[in-house]
Amino acid sequence: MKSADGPNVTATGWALLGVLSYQDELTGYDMKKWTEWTLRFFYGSPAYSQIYTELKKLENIGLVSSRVETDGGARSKRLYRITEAGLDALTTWADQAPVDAPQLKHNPLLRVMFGHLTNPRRLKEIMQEHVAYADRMQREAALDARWAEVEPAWAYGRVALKWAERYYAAERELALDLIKDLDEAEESFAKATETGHRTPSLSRDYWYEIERKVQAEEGE
Amino acid sequence: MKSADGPNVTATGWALLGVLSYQDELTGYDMKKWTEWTLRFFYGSPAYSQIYTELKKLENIGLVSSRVETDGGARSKRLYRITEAGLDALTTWADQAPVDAPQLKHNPLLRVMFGHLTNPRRLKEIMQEHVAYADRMQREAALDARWAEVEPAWAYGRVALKWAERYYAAERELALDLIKDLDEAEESFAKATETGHRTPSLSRDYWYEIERKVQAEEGE
DNA sequence: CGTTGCATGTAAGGTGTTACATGATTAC
DNA sequence: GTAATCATGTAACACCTTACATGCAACG
Repeated sequence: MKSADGPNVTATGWALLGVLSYQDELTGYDMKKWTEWTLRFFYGSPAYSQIYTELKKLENIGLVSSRVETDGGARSKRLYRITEAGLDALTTWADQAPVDAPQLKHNPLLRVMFGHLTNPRRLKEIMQEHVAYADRMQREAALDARWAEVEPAWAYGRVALKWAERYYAAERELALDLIKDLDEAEESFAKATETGHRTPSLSRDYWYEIERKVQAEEGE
Repeated sequence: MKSADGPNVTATGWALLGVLSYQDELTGYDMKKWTEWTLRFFYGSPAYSQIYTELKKLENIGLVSSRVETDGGARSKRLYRITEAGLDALTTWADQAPVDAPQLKHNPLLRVMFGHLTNPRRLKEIMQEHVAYADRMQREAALDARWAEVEPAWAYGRVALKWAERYYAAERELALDLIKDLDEAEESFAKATETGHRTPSLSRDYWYEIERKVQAEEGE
């Protein structure tokens, strides 16, 4: 089973192998830096502790090898290198692994979803904070995309970083559009509650009825 | 400490409380359905098992209460209701919880990042698949946004779903732009490797040097 | 009368985080 | 000399998922 499915490696594991595929010896510390310059924009940057654990696991299954360098002085570090088996597995993964759907956990949007529990001013504040975040990320991605241009062999990294740059620009615009929609929502919600129109039952039956209606319309 | 920080509730916990804040009795099963109609687009939908576990936890700390209904026949279900303490905690959260940055795990982009390990055709295939995914999500979010219009009190949910609709539209465009960039990247990368230009060292020193350069330029 | 939907839960495991602990080296 | 960076690791735990187990009800 193992050779057919490929070894059991996590996404983070593949990412680390990917870094090492640029053929060099690197410490866990270096790889953390690398993820902070690149992956962080679209995949997050794993904690040091996870990187070290992951590297050990990869070494156990033979996808990487390591040696300890005692750098003249007393400070020692462990340098990792991808093995042939590692490069094989990685190439197979890059080519054949199924495309997993992106996973998103968007806290600001969660707050909007439950906007009826706070006041519109606060909600806009939350979204403004998100706009600032998107701004910052866009600038940082742009900066990193620029240094990726220095080296032709980093072409794919540059493409990913340019995507990130645009992604955060879009995130910003989306947030601004949402802020505009908020006024309307407030009005609609206020009217709904003030006119004695009870907060609607979220009961199963009620939902299903609406769903049926919408799908019937859809069917036309 | 507890009353100052608010009870220890996970994001999923708050989401469930949020659902119940619409004041009704709901089963865990119902709440799962609800998350699939809404949260799934920007926060994912938790597994049944997690919902049931979470509800038990919420009941233990007194934020929800439950009763078992033996529906005439033998089939029994547990109906949950938010308590006053729950509504208090939830309102405080909605108002005062810090805005967490969105978390993204974008598998297709990870694949692009390591595009040098596969061929450009396959990479485009992967991105096309992602375009199809974004299309599907957009359509589904649009549909759900429409049924949210039926009920004025769902105004905030509608805003969130409209955001999702636009988000997946943007995701699609971003992917198409990326596919265009891929040709250029391929060329650049091919040239870099074929002209004997060795895959660059990713060594610490090399990176840092470039970073310094870029930041120096930036400083101007 | 069989499939789909309703409804709940346990067990096990994986993935990841934070906090803690340690100590050398480099830059200002 | 002191702050930041380099460098590695352990322990604890939070969160979440899959797989499994169960059984009634409704629809065709």
